[in-house]
Amino acid sequence: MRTRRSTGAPATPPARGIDALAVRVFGLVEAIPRGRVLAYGDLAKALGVGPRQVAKVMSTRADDGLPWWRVVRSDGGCAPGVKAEQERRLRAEAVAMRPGGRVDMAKARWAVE
DNA sequence: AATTTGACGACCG
DNA sequence: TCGGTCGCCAAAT
Repeated sequence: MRTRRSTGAPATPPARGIDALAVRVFGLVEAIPRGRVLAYGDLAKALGVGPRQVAKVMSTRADDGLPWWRVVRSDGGCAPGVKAEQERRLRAEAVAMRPGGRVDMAKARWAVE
């Protein structure tokens, strides 16, 4: 019985917000050309959500074939935790870098369609 | 139900 | 150029 509550809907639907948003975020991220980058804020603006929501989606990174390293902070900095790996991959794509290990956003930033 | 948190961003000194 | 503060917005405690 359990009263009405687990009648048909799976008890825990994390699918709401992040999940739906994730599809849109990943779609844009996959569209970023090699050698280019986008900021969390760029994606957020394009999707009409807060930059932190985009960051949260990226942190889950459920998609493997996703070029997550092409998403950096607006100041060209990389995310903590994957910073080393990200910088390595960006260099491998000849992304414009500035002294200090930060991406040169003025040159590498991609115009979202 | 209130508070804190977070792969962020814009401002300020 | 660098570091500290405030604002955002939804999810987690």
